[in-house]
Amino acid sequence: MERNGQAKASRWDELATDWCPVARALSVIGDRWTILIVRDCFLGKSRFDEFQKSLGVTRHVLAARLKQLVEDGVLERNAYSQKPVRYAYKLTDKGRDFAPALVGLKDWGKKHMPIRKPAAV
Amino acid sequence: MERNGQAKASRWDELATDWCPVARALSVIGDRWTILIVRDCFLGKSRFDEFQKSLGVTRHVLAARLKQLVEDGVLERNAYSQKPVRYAYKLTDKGRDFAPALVGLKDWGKKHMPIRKPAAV
DNA sequence: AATCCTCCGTTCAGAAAAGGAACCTACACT
DNA sequence: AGTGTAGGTTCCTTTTCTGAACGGAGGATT
Repeated sequence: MERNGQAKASRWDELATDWCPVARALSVIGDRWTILIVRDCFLGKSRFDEFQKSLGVTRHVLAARLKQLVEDGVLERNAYSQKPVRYAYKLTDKGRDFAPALVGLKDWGKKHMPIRKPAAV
Repeated sequence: MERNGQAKASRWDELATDWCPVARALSVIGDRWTILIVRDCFLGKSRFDEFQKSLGVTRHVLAARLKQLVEDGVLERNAYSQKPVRYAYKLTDKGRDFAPALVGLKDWGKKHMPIRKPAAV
């Protein structure tokens, strides 16, 4: 998160320069919530509170992930209303290109992770 | 990690019962290292130290991820040598089925995350 | 006009996870 | 006896996440 000055390069940041394209991809979207945010974008969601309610992620983390996604060019943030200033996060071309990977995940989940009832209380 | 008794259901565990197959998939492989371990398996790696050297992940985390992957049926752990007892982690059918998703990630990384030189010192 | 509500965050303290390094067991080699 | 390899485990420190509260700006409600 500390992009100022010369923040310590975490093992994560190192992935961005890995020889393997999978690793480089993960350096951007290799986080649980990040992928789900992108999924929500494909499902038409675009606002902070929509993501928050849909995912149940803490607002803190959501804000950080959205910021990073914009920085990485996966999403763009524009004001869709000026009077009460409101922002919408939309997929860029780069973000939309993520569709095939998402489909891969979806198919795998569909096949190998059958729906289970939440543990009864 | 606390599978004993009734460990607190983290937001993560809840993903396993999500309506969305992508979320359910992520509940198993939605971790940076986990996906890279699976990638390494596709590249022919199978031993603890191979993963560790390849990924640079701490042994602590690697042990936890491998254990979870075996528990989730993505990998299986067999002794390939008895005299000095040595183990190999191999993809199961479930694990092999992850190939398309991995290819999706690879293609995206290849297209949108060009190789960059590590920051010069 | 005062209060409530929505949207988009930020801040803070405590809990959980990751990182780094050392340690351990078992066997083989020299 | 000492060194090396494989597969972990343990311990302590640092980082990140969670949960809940707070804030500000602009409607909408009463």
